[in-house]
Parts: sequence; structure tokens; C-alpha cells
Amino acid sequence: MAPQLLGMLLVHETGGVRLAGRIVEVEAYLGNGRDPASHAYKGPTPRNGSMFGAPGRFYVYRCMGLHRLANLVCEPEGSGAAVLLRAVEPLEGLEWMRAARGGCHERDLCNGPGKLAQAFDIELAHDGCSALRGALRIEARRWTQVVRMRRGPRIGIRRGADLPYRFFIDQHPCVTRSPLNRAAGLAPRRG
DNA sequence: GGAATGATGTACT
DNA sequence: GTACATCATTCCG
Repeated sequence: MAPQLLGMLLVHETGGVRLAGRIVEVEAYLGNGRDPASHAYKGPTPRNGSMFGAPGRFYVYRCMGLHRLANLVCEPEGSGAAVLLRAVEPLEGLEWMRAARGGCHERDLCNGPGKLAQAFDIELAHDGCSALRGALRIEARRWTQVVRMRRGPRIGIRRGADLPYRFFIDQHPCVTRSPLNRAAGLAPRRG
């Protein structure tokens, strides 16, 4: 499901504004106790309950005490499989996003799971909500240009760090740790 | 009850 | 490259 999610549209209609963007980076977390990095690894708890619920719903949780991270719960139901939304190319509602994010560059609006949630006004209340229909949802889209998908190790985890379950669009400026982003002078490169 | 620990982001050197 | 804000969740006793 993770690679198929790339290119799809994340939409949120909130407060009279329509926020939208293309998903360009995700991470897969395996179910059925096969993935030590997954919140679902040790079975259901009060926090991860929605991971074991119906597929096609969001699993939203608080990370590091302050950030919110959004996942899409995947099949089969009850397995705990999910895909973390890591980066989005913003397309609609950029002014609203800029205000929410403190007026940063367009490409820095949604290049990170915490940033994305902030820019799209995703809250803990969205945990367990349907991603197929609702104010916050994911819509199918086809690529209108030629893109190349790459994969590599997941970011910011200890256990299962060698598993290549991070999928992203090659050469896309809105992906985390993008060389294009660094080349733009936003984060000076050594040497 | 108490302590360790994050699927992060930002600022600063 | 390193520091740190910040707190719910989880695990252990």
C-alpha cells in the first residue's frame, strides 16, 4: 500500500479553507508483530487502538510530547499494518499553511511528518476517522508527469532501522532530507 | 508511583 | 553536529 499511496492527494476542508497536496514520501510499518519499529508491535494499547481497527482510517498520535503524526491504517484488518505520511507537496491553501507554519518556504511547509500535520491542521481528534470520506481524507490521483520512486531505510527509529520501508519520489524538493532542498541554501552543506 | 523513551522540529555552532 | 523544548505512553517495581 505504501508505494501506491505516493501521488495520491491529501485533502482537508477545515474552517472554510481547502488544504490539499500530493503525497511524496511515506513509510510502511508491517503488521502481525513482524515489525519491531511499529507501535503495533506488541499488540493493542489505548494509544494504538485505531491501528487494529478498520483499514482506511487514520491513526494519529502525539510524538515527542508536541508533534502529531498521521498514518493510514492498512489491510488486513486487525494486523496493525499502517503507513506513515512523511511528506506532501502542497498544492492548495498555501497561504493558510504558511500562517500555520510560521511563514516558511513552500518546500518546507510539509516536508516532515510533524510539519505536515501542522500545515494540514491534523489533530488527535482525527484518530480513527475515515480517510476515504470526511473533511480530512485521501483521494486517488494519477501522476501527470514521469516520476521515479526510490526506497530506503526508515528515519528516526532504532529497531528495524535496516528495513527499507521508506518510499519517496526521487529528486522531489518536498521530500525530507532532499538534496535539492539543501542545494537551495536553506541548510548549508559542508565542504 | 516513578522513570525512561520516543516514527520530530528548530535553533545554534 | 549538538542542544533542547515537552509530555503521553509504556514498562517496571
